[in-house]
Order: sequence, then structure tokens, then C-alpha cells
Amino acid sequence: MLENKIEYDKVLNPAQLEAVMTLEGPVLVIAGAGSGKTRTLVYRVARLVEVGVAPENILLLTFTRKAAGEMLERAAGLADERCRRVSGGTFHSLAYRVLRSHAGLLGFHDSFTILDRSDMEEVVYSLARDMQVQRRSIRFPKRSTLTNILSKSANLQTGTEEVLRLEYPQFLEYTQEIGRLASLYKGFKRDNQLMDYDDLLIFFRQLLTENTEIRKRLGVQYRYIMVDEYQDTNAIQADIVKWMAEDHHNVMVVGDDSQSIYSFRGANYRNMFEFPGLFPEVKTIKLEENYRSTQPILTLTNALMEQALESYTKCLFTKRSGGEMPRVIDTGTEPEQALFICRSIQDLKKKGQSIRDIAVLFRAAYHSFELEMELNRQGIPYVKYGGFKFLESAHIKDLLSHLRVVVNRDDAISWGRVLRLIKNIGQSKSQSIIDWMKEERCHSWQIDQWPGLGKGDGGLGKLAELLKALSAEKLKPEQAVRLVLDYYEPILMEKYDDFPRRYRELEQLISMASRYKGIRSFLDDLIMEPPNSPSELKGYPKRDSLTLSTVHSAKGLEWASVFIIWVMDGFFPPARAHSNRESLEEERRLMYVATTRAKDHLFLCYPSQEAPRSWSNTDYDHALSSHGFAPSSFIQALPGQVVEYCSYRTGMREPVEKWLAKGQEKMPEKGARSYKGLRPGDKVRHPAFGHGVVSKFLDKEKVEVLFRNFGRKLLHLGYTTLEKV
DNA sequence: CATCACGCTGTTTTT
DNA sequence: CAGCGTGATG
Repeated sequence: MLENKIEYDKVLNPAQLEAVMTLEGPVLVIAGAGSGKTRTLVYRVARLVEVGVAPENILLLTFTRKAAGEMLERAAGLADERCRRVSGGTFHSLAYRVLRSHAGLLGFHDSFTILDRSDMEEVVYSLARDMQVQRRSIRFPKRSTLTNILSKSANLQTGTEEVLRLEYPQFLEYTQEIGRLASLYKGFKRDNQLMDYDDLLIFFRQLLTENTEIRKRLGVQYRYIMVDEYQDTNAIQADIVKWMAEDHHNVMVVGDDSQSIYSFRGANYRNMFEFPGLFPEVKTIKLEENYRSTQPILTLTNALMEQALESYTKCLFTKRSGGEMPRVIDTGTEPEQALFICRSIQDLKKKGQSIRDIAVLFRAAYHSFELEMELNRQGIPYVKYGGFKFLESAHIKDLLSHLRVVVNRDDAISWGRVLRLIKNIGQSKSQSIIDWMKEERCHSWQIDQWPGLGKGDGGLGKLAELLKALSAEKLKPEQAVRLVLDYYEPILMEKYDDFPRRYRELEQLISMASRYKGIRSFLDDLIMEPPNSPSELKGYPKRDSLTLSTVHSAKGLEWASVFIIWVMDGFFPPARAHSNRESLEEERRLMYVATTRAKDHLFLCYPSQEAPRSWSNTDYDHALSSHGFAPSSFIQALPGQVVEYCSYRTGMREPVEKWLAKGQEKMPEKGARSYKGLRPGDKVRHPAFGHGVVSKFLDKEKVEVLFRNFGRKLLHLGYTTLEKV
């Protein structure tokens, strides 16, 4: 029956083996970084299938769908193909699957639309605008902050005042308005058949709590439940686990309290310690042996975590002996840091290290901007994970909105987007059309019958034609995308200067769409599992390139890293000074995740002389003295680990001075017509951004360049080299 | 009513 | 250095 015979005791250590062989009853696995957590889960799936459990009865909940897919793939390689039929995914995707067929029980149509982050921002902000809040001593929070507040209050299941009090005290004077906004938002979602990511979980839980039959049915369907990254679940997700395993108690949760880095979205690693309370007969297993890093790296990590305010459950050790000391480098400024990193990479490369095995990790996506420029300049290929979302770029959203209004006629946000693309239709006209549509309850393609139609509104007719075509039955998703693209093309051409790139990306949507049966499932899948970049659509590039990643994205990735650089900056503005402590603790755990991904070499870089961009009068030391800490305080707190000090005054002297000399070239005066022989209209090439055209000089230091690949991009000439072509 | 130019402001990470 | 509000222009 089984294709391959697995000798579990030969490939697993005793703790792992116990976790794999305990199939019945609740199990809590506390798994340190690099302790073979994934391996354990993979073997357990294989084992379950081996003893005859139907794959359909196994549920593997992970943090990303990609992670689930990879695990099942590995399990299939170990045992047999049936492992691929195991149900795997995120809490959100499971919730989505269930809600799609049972939304009626909650007073929703089954055709509700899912709001992604930026949709949510748009809804929230348009409601806030309608409220006409009066300006007080400080500005009303901006759209993304407002959305964060609402989302967090949903995830933490507290009122918005609580969130404000704890995390945004600067906005306390708007407590009333934000509270009202929260309820307006809730009502708006109901009226328009919308659910955001948080709602998926909340409504799923509600369904489980209120509906015994569904609960029982899911219990029968998923007799064996495994949850990965349990420390990153929030209270709602913990409830979901509890309800789903209510009858059979066959649930294994795996996690690591010191790797909890999602508290900003309401995750609570204490769920791990509360798990035994839910299932008293739980068996707890600790995985403490590390298979990834050398002992010196683990020693640094352990020292780091010893300083934590909370004590954690385990201590990492390894049987690997030897290894070089981790290096802590003060790189002075950001451009020097970039130079230093590139030089280190080149050195390793000369020693025969493949850059495929090298990764650079950082907290925020923008931390690598400077480095990316330098990498491009030096011709080092890289792949970046995290940060910018392909789907959130305006042209993609524009196109998809047309499909969304066809699928869900009540989706006012997408209507607004679609309508405002038409010439002579802006904020107010689009609003009155939407209101009229709501009154009339007519078909979407009858939009051109709007009574307010004026002379210049021929665009509505074209839109109506498109919508009519899109409403045709049995229209395949790829045909639908094609139709919209044909309609949208002239608009796109007018709206963006880098039309060709955007058009190409949109064409890729056609091939993506062809993998789906219906428009609805295509749209939802894009939201539930958004691809990060166009390159990701084609599958990850496997060529020989460096990995750049935010720590959060790195968590889900498996690569043979031997070398990790953590670029630090971590500066928190005064408004958040009160919660520095908590931020500090989260940053510490972030650093734990980052450092434990290093196998043999670990470089921790921090640019101590970098003045945070937005606080031009302050610098790093100032941050330290006025707010109690700067990231370097982590490092200073690790005695004996700082084995190298490097700045432009020492090892970096030569290249940095060259760089500095470039930066000191005379800048053009305000309103200058040319600089370095460049004039507006000249074609230029930038090492990072590619080809573009100089549009104008803004002031002494900035020039506006239209890049073919990036749209408008402002550059500091002191930092970069524009090459005339 | 739509659009454009200008000035001000400031945390980030993801489903 | 983008995204917002504001005030001027078409």
C-alpha cells in the first residue's frame, strides 16, 4: 500500500519521534527555531496517511498557503501521493471556504465580496470623509492608521477606545468619532455584502459557536487537525481551533513563543500556554535541538533572549561544533552599509560560496532600498520577498474592479473606482451614480440610463457595453479579463507614462485567470493568496541569485541560507514612546527569528550614524537618549559578541570616500535647467530603476525622473548615478 | 465639478 | 518621498 517504507526512528530525534507517533489526542509542540518543526509536521502527515487515515480527514493549518503546499509536497515525496489530498491552508482560506456556502446563516448572500487591505482603507476613509470630522489640535488619523485601529480592535475583540488608549494615545481626542466610524463601517459592510479579512475569522467563529450542526460536520470532516505557527494565532483563531476539535480532541498545535512577531495584528503567543487549559489531557513536547545554526550563533541568540522581559520556554543547543563568531558591524550610514554588504557578499563569493545561499533580512521593506541600488550597480542578481504587493498597484486594481462590480453589484467601492476612470467623472458624480444604482436596483449594464447623463458623459455608454458583455453567461475568466483589458487600454495609456510595463502585467492576469473556472473564484483567490510580484506569478526564479527578505516574509520561506545580514534601523517616533517597551520586545523576537535562520555566518549590521529620514534634526544617539533605546542597544547588551567594528574610518575607507566625493559634486540651484549635462527630456539610465526620462529639476537635491518600469520616481542625485543614454 | 500644483507630515510587518 | 488637504484654475 505504501510506496516508500519510512524508518521514522532513523530520521527523527526522540522528541520529534514522539510528536510524530502520537496520533490521537491533543498535543502541544514547543519547537525552537530550526528544530525540525516542519520536518515533524511532514512526517506526521505521512504517518497518519500510512496508518490508513483518509487524507481528506486531515487538516493542516499554516500561516501561508504556500507553506501548506510545500509541506504536503514533501510528505507526498516521503510517503505517497495521497498526502497531496490532505486539506491544507490558512485560517482565512478555510473560513472562506466554509462561509461561501453558509453565509446565508449570517444574513449575507453567498456572493459576498472580500475586501483586501486597500479596499478596506478605501471604505473606512470614505465613511470618515462623510462624517466631516472637525479638525482639532492634531490631524485626524490618516486612512491606513484608521484602518489599522479598526482591524486591531476587531482582532483583539475590544472596543476602539481600548486600542486607542493602548497604542494610539495621540488620537484619544477623536475617540468618539472613531467609535462611531467603527459602527458605520460595520453597517456599511453589511449593506454592501462585504467582508474584510478579520470578518472571515469572526464570522467563521460565529458560525461554529452558534451552529451545532456545522460544527459537528466539520469535526467529522477534519478528524485530525494540525496547526503550524500557533504563536501567531489570535484569540479568534484559538477559538476556531477549540470548536473544530471539540468532539475528537485530535489536534496538534506547533509553535514557538519566542518567534511571535505578529502581535501588531492581534496575535497572542499566550495562546500556546492556554492550550492545555482548553484540552487538559494535552501532551506537551519540546523540540530544543537545533539543526540549522552553529553554536556561536545560537549562543548569541540565547543571550539575546535572556535579556527579554518575559522568559521563554526553551534554550537552543546544537551538536554542530565549531563555527565562526557572529559579527556585529556598525556600518555608519546606509550607503556605507550597502557597500559593506556588497563587499562581504563578493568576498564570500570569491571563497566559493554561492550567492543562492546568502540572504539579507530586514524589518521593513524599505530598509533594503539603498542596498538594492548598490546590488544593481554591481550587477549582483537578487530576489526580494515582502513589501510591495503586485495586486495593490493601481492598474491591477482598476482592471479587477470591473470584474468585481459584475460579480457583486453592491460593491460600491469598486463602482467608485470603475466610474472615476471615466473622463469627467470624479468624486461627486460617481457618488450620485452609485446612489442612483442602489435605488433603481437595475442591472449593472444599464448604468448608462443614469438620469444625470450630460453631454460629456459618453464614457458611460462604453462602460455599459463592457458590463453587458461581462455579464454573459458561461464567460470564461480569461475572456472576461481580455474584455476589460481592451476597454481599459486607452485609459491606461492616458493615465500612466509606463504604459507598456503595466500592460504586460495586465496581460499576465489573463493567463492567471485561465486557471480558474469562474470569475468569482479567480477574484477571491487573488485576495486570499495574493502574489507579491509579477515574477512570482511565473514561479520563483531558481537562478543563482541573492535573497532579500523582510523577516516576516522570510518566515515562510525555506532556503539554504548560510549567511544572514540583518539590517537594523528600528526607530520609533515620539508618539509611540510610551509603548517602546513592547515594541522593543517585538523587535527582539524579530531578531531572534532572523538570527536563527543563519547557518554558518551571521552579520548584524546597523548604521549608527543614520538619521531617520523623517526626523532630520535627530540622529541615532538622540533616539537613544530621548526614547530610551535604539536598536544598537540590543547589540551593546550582548557582551563578547561584538567581534568587529567597521566604519568608513577603517575598513571601508577607500570605496566610501569615492562615494562621498560623488555626493559632493555641485548641486544645481533651484529651478536650474540642467545638471551634470542633463536636461529635462533627456533619456537616462539608473542602476536600480532602469531607463527613464528626466522630467524636471525640483530643487537643489531632487530631480524628477519618469522611469519606464517604476512610474514617477523622485531621486536624490547625491545618492545615485544617473547615466545619460 | 474635475484637475492640478503646492506644502505638510511621518512606523512597520501580513492574511 | 508618497499621500493627503488645500486653494487656484479650467
